[in-house]
Amino acid sequence: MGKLSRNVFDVLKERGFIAQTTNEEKIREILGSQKVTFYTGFDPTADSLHVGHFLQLIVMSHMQKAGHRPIVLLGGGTAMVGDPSGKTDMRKMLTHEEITHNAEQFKKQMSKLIDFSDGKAIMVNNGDWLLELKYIEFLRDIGVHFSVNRMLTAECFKSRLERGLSFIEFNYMLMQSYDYLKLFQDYNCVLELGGDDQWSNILGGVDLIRRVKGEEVYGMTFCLLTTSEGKKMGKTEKGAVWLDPEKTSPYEFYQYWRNIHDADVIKCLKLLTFLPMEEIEKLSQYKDEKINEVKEILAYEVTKIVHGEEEAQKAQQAARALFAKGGDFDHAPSTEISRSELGDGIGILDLLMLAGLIPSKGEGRRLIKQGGIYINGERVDDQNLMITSQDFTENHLLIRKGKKVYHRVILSK
RNA sequence: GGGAGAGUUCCCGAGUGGCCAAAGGGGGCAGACUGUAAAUCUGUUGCUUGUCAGCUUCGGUGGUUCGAAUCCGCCCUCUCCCA
Repeated sequence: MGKLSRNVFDVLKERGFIAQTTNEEKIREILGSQKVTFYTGFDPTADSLHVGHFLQLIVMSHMQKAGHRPIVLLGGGTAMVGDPSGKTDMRKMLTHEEITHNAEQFKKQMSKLIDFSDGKAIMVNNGDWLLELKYIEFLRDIGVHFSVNRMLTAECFKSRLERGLSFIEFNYMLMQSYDYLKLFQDYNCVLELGGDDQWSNILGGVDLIRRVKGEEVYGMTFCLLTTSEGKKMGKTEKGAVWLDPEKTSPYEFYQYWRNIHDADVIKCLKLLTFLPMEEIEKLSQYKDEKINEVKEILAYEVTKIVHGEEEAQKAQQAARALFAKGGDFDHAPSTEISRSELGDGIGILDLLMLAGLIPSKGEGRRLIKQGGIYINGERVDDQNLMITSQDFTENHLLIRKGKKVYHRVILSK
């Protein structure tokens, strides 16, 4: 375990995590002098965590290693409402069942980064207290402390005031603030962490506790993961990059980081890996073509944290095999096809569909017309091409789509 | 509660009875150039189909019409003004 002597605040700052703090000096002081219980909330609005959550988990991990106690707050209650912060559109409402299922998935993924054994970290669900709230009581006890005028001036509501904000979402801040109060009372939690879009909500909680309890607690936000172009990171054409291997395979996950823009590599190393700063410094000297080596390190490290060392190695070998020489193909994405399915042969378009490389045959025709499909390294120029067992070498066949998408087809008995 | 508007393909946004699978931009995909980068240029971007063509789409639903994204009724959602 880490020692309190090493101040995790400095580490976070050095690595570029911190966006805003309620009281920088004080936070630094307590993090260096005592065991602090802190919390971060996660609303289970999808059935897997994604890269944005991952950054928060890394922070929690840094904190835990430094000897502090994390509380993971699952937003089983707040997810019923929907956080308007940073969103331009109204949230879709989730059912109770969906939320419970999602929360289960979250738990599994989080335990990879946070040690929940022996009470070293706690997981709670705000549904446990929010769902049973009495409306009038809540208004009288909590609602009185909030000024609508002030809330309306909060940055996080600005865009929503133009586009529309329903009353239910407007209440989100009160609920999150109440969570903090509750955790302060029950666990002596004195620090709330979150993405920078949570700043207003965190302030709400800090203010509430001061008013109700007369005590000072703290809040700190972290920069959102964005690309050098200011776009949210962790999005692909297919949607978010998920931590669930069923939704984003370790190979795809690895490739996402392997293909990151030059300008973002060092930032990602600092934020998403635990590599020591000295080493990152060294890597930041790499320029031009050499920067590819840094990208490999980034992809490997991040994949290792999320999917484990073994999967990271497989992903790396697969990528190397496909893009360079060496490594083995065994771990590249693949589809199996049986001899009976293959029969006397299968049309190239059907094969592409089977492998999930195209969403429709029209798309496949277009790709072939434009020269974007290769079978075993040969460009395909006939959309009626039949693939037969002759095309398989040792029951394997390699399809390439565009420059980077590789897929193996394995012929089984 | 009263009044005025709006809902278009992944997103923004044009389209006000046939020439609309629907302009333009963004994004995506592919090609060229590269370093599995960026920028740039080119092509492409509903489904089925070798071509012709056919099919499904413009908030929902029911009409009018030879023919509707476009007109009419009802419903849903959102925005604005008044209370």
